[in-house]
Amino acid sequence: MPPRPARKALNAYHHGDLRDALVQAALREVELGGPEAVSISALARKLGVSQPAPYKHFADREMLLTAATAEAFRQFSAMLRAAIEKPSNRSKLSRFAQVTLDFGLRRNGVYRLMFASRIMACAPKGSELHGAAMETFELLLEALEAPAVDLLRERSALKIWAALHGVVMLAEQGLLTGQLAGVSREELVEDIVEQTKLALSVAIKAAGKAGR
Amino acid sequence: MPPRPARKALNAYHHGDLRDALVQAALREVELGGPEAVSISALARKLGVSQPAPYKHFADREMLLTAATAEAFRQFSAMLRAAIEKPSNRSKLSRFAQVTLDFGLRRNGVYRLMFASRIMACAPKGSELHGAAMETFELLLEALEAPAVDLLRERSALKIWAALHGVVMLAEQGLLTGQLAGVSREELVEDIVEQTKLALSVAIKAAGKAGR
DNA sequence: CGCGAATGTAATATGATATAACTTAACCGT
DNA sequence: ACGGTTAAGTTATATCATATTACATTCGCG
Repeated sequence: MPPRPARKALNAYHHGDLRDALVQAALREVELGGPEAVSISALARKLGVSQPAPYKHFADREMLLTAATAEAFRQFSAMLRAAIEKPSNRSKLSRFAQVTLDFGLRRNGVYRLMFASRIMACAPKGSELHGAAMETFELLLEALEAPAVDLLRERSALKIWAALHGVVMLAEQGLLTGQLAGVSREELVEDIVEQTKLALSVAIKAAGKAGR
Repeated sequence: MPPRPARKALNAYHHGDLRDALVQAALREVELGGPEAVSISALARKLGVSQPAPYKHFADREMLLTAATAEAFRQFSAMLRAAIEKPSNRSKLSRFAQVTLDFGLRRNGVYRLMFASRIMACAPKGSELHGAAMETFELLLEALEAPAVDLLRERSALKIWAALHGVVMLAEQGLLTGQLAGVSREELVEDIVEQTKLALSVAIKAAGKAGR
């Protein structure tokens, strides 16, 4: 039972599922030009409805972007889940990292919407959006495949997430190219993954000794 | 000999140094509301000039933001340089990291302008802006205090820069709070610094063995 | 001193956000 | 089936920001 029935287009007057169409169209725009590129008017034109029609579904531009961000998180989570669940000889963490890098660079506008815009920063803690982001974080914890030393695992997860995030942003800003002629972004990410695994295992051993 | 003479306000008609005033005012706005909050009209109003006056100094809004970004990099670099040059018992790298975290959180709008907006991504490689960013990177290399194994040093610098960047962004997005009740952002950053130093020294030893 | 360039203003075109008032049709109970 | 309620559109309009054009003022320099 879906919350919104996603009615079919029944006639020329009613669009049928304008709300969802707006979210999808907004994501397309974001993908090309980043969050700033989304214009309610332009979307309405492209979808063949009047300019104020979107306001029946979203109070303002920000609300539309919020919905688009939530959808983006769902798409991102789906890709991550697919990657860490499929069999492979590489580690789950490595696959998680490469998917993140790939998504962050190929769909950089969307990535920026999710991780570098005011939208998330303004999302209240219990909101749908915050929850969606947290689910992604859960996937990372899963990908870590670490024993259940919760605090250590979370700390490692944060460190690797931050590092991945930084690589994506810096790469997109052109602050990685030009340096490191011989080192690709992928290698850098692998390097980060290995470093994290090492640090985690060291920390776990230390915790084991301390607890013994 | 400054490039722009920074004339004094000579009368009511001419502002005197509108260009610089615009950059400073824009940075103030960015500091509060991020890059999106900059409005040419609003700045003109606040500075008491007509609305089109700014266009005598900047072709469009983006050019103003580009100039503001360059100024932001200069301010950031100045803070970093001050931090790594002053005597302290903490390592240069640690001080670099803490200044970055502090700047990134206190002046998050400005930080986003520098590292998470379309402005930098569009800056050509030889531009003033790209150069300013590279100067900041040079400071990081200096803060690393590593022996001159250039490739290793640069790789380490990139990793730590990425990680710092990620922590700042995630913290601001509210994706760090709530987790890790007992671990502050500062501790997390120290952790990253230590991890980087360790990895670097291990890599240097390995390189030494390989080269021998 | 006077002329050109720099820097400002006024007026205006374009396009976006958002709201108000009205219209169409879908849904639902009787 | 019928008719009212409401969701989802429409047209018209207010407000505001960007950007351009044409015009005005002052600076500075020969």
